[in-house]
Amino acid sequence: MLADMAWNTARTRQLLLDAAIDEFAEYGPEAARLDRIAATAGVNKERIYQYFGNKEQLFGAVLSWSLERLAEAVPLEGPLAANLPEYAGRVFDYHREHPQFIRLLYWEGLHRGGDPIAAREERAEHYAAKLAALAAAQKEGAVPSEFAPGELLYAVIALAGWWYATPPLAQMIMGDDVENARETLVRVVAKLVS
Amino acid sequence: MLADMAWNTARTRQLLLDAAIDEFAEYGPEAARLDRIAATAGVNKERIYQYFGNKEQLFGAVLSWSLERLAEAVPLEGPLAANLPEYAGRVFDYHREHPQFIRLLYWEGLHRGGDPIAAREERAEHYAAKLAALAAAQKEGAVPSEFAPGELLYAVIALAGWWYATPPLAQMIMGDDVENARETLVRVVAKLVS
DNA sequence: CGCAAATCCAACTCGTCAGTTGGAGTTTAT
DNA sequence: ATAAACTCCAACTGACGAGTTGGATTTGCG
Repeated sequence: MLADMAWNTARTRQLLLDAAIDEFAEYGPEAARLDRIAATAGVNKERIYQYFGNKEQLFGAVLSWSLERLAEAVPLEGPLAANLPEYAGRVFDYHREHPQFIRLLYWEGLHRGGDPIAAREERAEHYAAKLAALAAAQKEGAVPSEFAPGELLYAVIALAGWWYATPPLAQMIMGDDVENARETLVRVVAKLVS
Repeated sequence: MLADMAWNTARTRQLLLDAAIDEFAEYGPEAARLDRIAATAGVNKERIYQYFGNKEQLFGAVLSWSLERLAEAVPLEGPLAANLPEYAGRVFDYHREHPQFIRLLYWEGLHRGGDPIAAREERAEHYAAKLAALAAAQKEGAVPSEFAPGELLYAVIALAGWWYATPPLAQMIMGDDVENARETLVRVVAKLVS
């Protein structure tokens, strides 16, 4: 034990949240086990209920925290919006480095029920900002106006995430070369804004 | 009761399978309830174990049956391959009419564990056939060769399915107009093969 | 100090659900 | 027509996991 030097409730809370992110991303809201989360965090299960309420609320906290992170992870502002293919590539890279977040996004999409949407406001803001940046880039002529900003963003997100959503099928079609998948993604988006 | 005229085990089996498809598509492999499946089918729960073994095997049967259906649902042969945008639209329509199947596909993708892939062989064949059809269309010059067949199919499947995978996010970006989503999909794919 | 408030945790409760069982009804074959 | 084999189902069992509790330990404050 050796003196954990005073209580550190914020740290304990964060340990639980981090463990919960991995657990929920891996197993989904139903198969996630609170005992396992507590064990991973090195904390007693009962702490979860003190800090987060119950399993569903913990999942809600995980979603809010993670999906907001995901939305703000790869910026798309000002000059960056002019290079949409590279943006798509960076989104893909982010998923590769942090596969938890895209998986949580899909879990949320599949798991209809309970809360309507987690962190609706914040996420809506992030996406609205991206859409605005794209619209501005189009106004400047840096990006063609053939597709509306929402249509472009939709395509980029769908294409960048799919590889991690259904790995078996994706690899059945594309092979298992991740680098190649990334390059393809960039080329496809480049075609859309050509 | 009125004479169910002899046993009809095939029918009972099919009732269970149909109910299981809906249940698993809706709730996923973990939250699906065998009691509910049996009740929906109007059959005793014990039948599931006679016909399918256990929950995991039932899920496997549901996946094999459904995903093979999904793969063969929208044909892409011969002359059809020349019109890839319309193919994408038909895939989208299929998902709209039978949302169970795309959801099962995503459940399978997220639920790593247990069996590697359900109905690997059959599905691989279906996709190989689609890829071959695309390659042929390219050889004839009906489809440009800028992207490899696998790259095109990847893009189409990802774009057509995403709307149903994460409805909240998709609608956050695109609005909730399904017809518009379909049109956009067709236009995007058209751009890819232009 | 010393006392109240907050933090921690081992062990418990309790509902739910996958999987089982025993027996009753149904069919087919001889 | 009767026995063997198959189909059905209500009720049971046992495990697992979400949520709780009671008490031990720590901290902060007068």
